[in-house]
Amino acid sequence: MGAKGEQTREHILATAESIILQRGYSGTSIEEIIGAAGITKGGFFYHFEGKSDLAKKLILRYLDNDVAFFTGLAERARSLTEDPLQQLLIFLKLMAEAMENLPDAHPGCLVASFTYEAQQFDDEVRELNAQGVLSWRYIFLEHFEKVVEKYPMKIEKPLDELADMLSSVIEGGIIMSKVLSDRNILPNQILQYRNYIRLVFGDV
Amino acid sequence: MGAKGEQTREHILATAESIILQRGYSGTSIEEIIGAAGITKGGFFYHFEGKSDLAKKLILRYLDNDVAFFTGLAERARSLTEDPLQQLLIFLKLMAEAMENLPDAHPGCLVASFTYEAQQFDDEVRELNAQGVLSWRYIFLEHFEKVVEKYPMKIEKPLDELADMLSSVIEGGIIMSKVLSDRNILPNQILQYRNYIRLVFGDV
DNA sequence: TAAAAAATACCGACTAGTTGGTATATAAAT
DNA sequence: ATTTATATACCAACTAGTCGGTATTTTTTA
Repeated sequence: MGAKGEQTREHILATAESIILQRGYSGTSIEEIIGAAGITKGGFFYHFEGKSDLAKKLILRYLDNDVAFFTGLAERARSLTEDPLQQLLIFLKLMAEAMENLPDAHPGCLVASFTYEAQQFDDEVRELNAQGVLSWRYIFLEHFEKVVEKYPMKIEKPLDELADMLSSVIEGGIIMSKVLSDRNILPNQILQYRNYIRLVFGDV
Repeated sequence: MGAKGEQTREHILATAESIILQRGYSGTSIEEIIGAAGITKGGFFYHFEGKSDLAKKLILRYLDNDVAFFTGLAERARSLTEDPLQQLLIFLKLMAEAMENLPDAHPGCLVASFTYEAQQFDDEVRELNAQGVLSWRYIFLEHFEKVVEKYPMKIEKPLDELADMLSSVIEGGIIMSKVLSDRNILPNQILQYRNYIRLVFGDV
């Protein structure tokens, strides 16, 4: 497989994701995707076995990018301080800033999109979706486990619930931002979560 | 209009909502809805002008039920104590319990579902969706405004962001619960939010 | 109060257009 | 010259919506 084909495939995936986040998976026809991507049906079916193969490759690509984004922020935070709590707070601040500096309002989360059409997908895609959410939990959990070694919690709370809350706030914040067409809501919600973390670990 | 027709219409709406929350709006055909509801095409088009009319009546019904649910909890909380902070904390506890006592995991939020297919709907439905989210903000904001009169905030934070955070946590918690098929996540997330409120208003 | 009229509630076959997918031809690259 | 990549033409299944007609209830009238 040459570089040309790989480029076309990536272009189709990016185009499809953007449309699907606005119209939903079932509401997006292959015709629409190829029209926007500037290719034809033959081209599409050369690169993808079918629509459900597209779905699978879309979610794989999305989760890869997402994990890369989170781990990138985490590395940056680790480079700035040695204190685990400060690392976590910087991590959250960087995330809020990244969401604030997006060219437009957040386009949406493919995991959430697929979840609200779950029955359209085969078990494999649904499983990938679940794995994605779990990977977020573990990425965030890692931070918390380092923090509690040094800082006692003001009110004892299960760490996985704290970790999941970041996913919740992000998913919910994206929806709020989209519904109200207000790009500030998502970054503000992340900063509210950051404030909660400060209070929980006594960084007042 | 007799009671018979009204009953059929409500039956169609309830059936349609349940299917749409699993398959999405575009992914749900009228054929599927009438099949599950036990009526025919003619019957459907007697009660609804078309699919987009169904969408409009679905979201109106959903928001009505939602506001009724929230105000019901708020009244119950007010009947139990006079203290505004305790009212808010009881309100949140009741909400977590209600989510915990659902027969199954939360079926999903129609506002979120429609948001991730926003371009399928006309301006009217999108506007209704936005109005719904704003009505949540104002319902929750009312509580906070009473609380701050009596309790100083530990860290000064805009009240509307605190109010929106409840919507965020609920929307995000629903998604997390659905993706992981774990009915406990949503109520736990609401209780985490409740904990944040306690810390913000110094109820440690 | 019983027949007549009218409004309400529902049915199922039909249509015009769309959908995902296939078959086959053609161009580019190695 | 063969693999890789893209284009065109087509199909069978499905979709939202229409239409003529029927059963049932409610209202009016004699």
